[in-house]
Amino acid sequence: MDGSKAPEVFLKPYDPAAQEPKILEMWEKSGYANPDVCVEKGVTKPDAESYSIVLPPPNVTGTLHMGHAAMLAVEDILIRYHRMRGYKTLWLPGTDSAAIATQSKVETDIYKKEKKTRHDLGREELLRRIDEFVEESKATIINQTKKMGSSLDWSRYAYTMDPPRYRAVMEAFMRMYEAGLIYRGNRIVNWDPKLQTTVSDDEIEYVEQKDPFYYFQYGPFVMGTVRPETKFGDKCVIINPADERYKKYKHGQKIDLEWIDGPITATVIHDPDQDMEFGSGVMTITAAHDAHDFELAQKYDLPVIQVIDDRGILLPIAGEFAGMHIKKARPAIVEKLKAKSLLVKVDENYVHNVATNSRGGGVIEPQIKRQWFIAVNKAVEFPDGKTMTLKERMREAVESSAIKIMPERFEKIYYHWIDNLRDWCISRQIWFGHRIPAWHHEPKCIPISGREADISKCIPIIVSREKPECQFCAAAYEQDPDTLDTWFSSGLWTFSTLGWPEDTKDLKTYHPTSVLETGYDIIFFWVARMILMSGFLLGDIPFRNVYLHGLVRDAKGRKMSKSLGNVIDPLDMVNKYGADAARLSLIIGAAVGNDIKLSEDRVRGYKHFANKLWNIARFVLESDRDPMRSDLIGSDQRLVDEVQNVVKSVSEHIDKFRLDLAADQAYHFVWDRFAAEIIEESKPILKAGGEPAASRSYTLYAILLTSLKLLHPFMPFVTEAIWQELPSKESDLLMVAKWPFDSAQGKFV
RNA sequence: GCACCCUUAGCUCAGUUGGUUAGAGCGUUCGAUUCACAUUCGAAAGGUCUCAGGUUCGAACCCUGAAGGGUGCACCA
Repeated sequence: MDGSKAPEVFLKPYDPAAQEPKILEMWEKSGYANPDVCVEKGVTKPDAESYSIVLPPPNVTGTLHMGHAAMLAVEDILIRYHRMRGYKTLWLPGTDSAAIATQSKVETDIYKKEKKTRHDLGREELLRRIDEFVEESKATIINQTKKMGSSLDWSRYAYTMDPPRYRAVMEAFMRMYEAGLIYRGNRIVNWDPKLQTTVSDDEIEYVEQKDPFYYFQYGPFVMGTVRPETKFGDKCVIINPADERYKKYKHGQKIDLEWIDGPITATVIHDPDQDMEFGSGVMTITAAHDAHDFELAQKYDLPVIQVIDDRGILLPIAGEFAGMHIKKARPAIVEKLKAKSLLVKVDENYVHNVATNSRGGGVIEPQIKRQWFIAVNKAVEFPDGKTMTLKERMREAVESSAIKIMPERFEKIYYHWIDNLRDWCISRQIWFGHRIPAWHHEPKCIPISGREADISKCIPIIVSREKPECQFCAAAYEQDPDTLDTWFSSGLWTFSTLGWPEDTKDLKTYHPTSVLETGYDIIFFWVARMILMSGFLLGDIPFRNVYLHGLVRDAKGRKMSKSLGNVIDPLDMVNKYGADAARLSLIIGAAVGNDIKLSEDRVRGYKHFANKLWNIARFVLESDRDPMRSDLIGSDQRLVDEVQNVVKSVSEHIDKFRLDLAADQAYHFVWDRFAAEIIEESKPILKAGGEPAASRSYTLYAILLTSLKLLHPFMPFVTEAIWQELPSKESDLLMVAKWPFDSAQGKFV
């Protein structure tokens, strides 16, 4: 008997605030989050299988919210479990530049303090200020991330705008351009007049809005519209050839009629897809400011006339209304048409969806613009030799089960999205971001003196990694002012963080990654784009499993928002109840893909559990025992077997990504079985002494050890804190202790 | 409009091949406590598993339909 008594620290309740910083420091010093260190120190075998997760990078200028905390908890559990299982385990951290969000934040701050706009500062100065801001604020999110107990390998930290990632983005653009996947086109795009930039289809959020629906006399027809201010250039009228009401009007027929600014000649177009049920069944075409109309204009080769400028101001075509903002112009135009007796009726309660920029921008105005696009329907050759379109590639990756999406129902949503996907507009008119490697020739050619100049040969635009020089004249090239959609660089994230385009050891070892864990709200933005990018650039999938977690809501199921005042700050919870409690509250009861309803009571409940474990340890360590003992009496052997079976079951739940069930089971075993029953029935046995007491005290110690390992992935701090107080242990840190069950082999270790 | 999901105790949710008496946490009520537990233990109350049909020896679970709630996508002149 070693007769040891429990260390004094156990005399007080578990105090996360005192323990957590010490534990964090020990973990950090150990370097075990870095798989190379684990191999060096003999914790992981050099030829071990690898397991990797790349952290979905939070906004570099943001702060940690509950969604992040849930994400960190899930990933850290998977990582710690696999590290203990002996995998070569990498969890790679990073932050995202969040182009539009960051730029608007800095612009707003500058305007508040200095009353200056980005145009007053100029591009270079604005970018300098943004970098400054990023430098200042990035420590916040990084420190908060660490406080959750995340065992990330910070030696591999990546930032979307750092030089290696910038280079990867340029390389990706060049390769896609050279393959003909990236092209420049003059097409209708989603224009945000507030942020002055284009926005991709996926960033659009439709908001229900009530607006008057006007019916106007248009020659012999009545046309309906919510947007009279766009109708100046409308000279084509669409009817369905099957529509009995308009049978006498032939396709191509010219009709003279009175319109907003006087007489015009309209052309009748027959289109079999025209909806006869909607409004009057008659529609005029506004090709420049409506995606559907633009398609029709292309189909029937109709003129496309811009009516509204980038700021929402009417152009000269609007006659007396030119120069007015569309908001003010609308009622004025309606008044004029009414005065001309062209207003037939108004439906005041028309409810429709208005496109807005979900990234905090304004109401979208479709505009025709020359932008860069990625062709999703063009067949190209992939690095693995297959020839197909990007759409087909994205579909195949999931259909072939190479990638598994959890919960499964999101696979259908994913396919549905692919089917409706149009070419992806990747250029943005903001300054902060990866600049497009395209170079524009100066507007005028400058002949080179003393040389026969053939300026007609000058190439107006060149796509190149380096700034090109004109072969034919002395004019310079200037870089395209646009930057890339932030999701372009995000799409490369699983491999740009591992050193691509270099053929690095990390890339070979850790790609494809094992799991991508993220919120279901960015499945299209991000998940699909990663599949697209690694498909084309590597000929491989970016990850094997997609684990989609739900949104964290308040106790009543409402979204957490500042305006509702129901935001629970994860750091508050960590300070009050400890990181372990915060983590458990986000895991237990949260099945894959389901929203998580969180209340402070839940967090408090799990703090009690941390304390429970603490006291179990105190009790077990206080009793005398023989650490070398190995032969147990029968009833005790059965207890050990029982724990083993719990370990097995918990392992299987984790393997199936049912972390909620795994955590719940471990929790109940430790509290209801170990503490409430096993320890209680041990008290008289220990008191009685003799052989049964010796066997039992060793048994309790063994169950404690296993319980600590079992709970470590879920509540790493308190388990590690107890581990540190153990009189003898197999490894200096619980973080790298051996997980007691090998589910691949199906046996206990 | 097309598709998907949800509806189980007062609240939040488990219940994954259809099988005794449907479970947990929180909350409520009552009791215990010289004990490893300031954060402990025991017990109780609380259910027409949304509704209506069907399959089955047997349904919370499978099928059909309905209602309510939610989500994605499209349309929106």
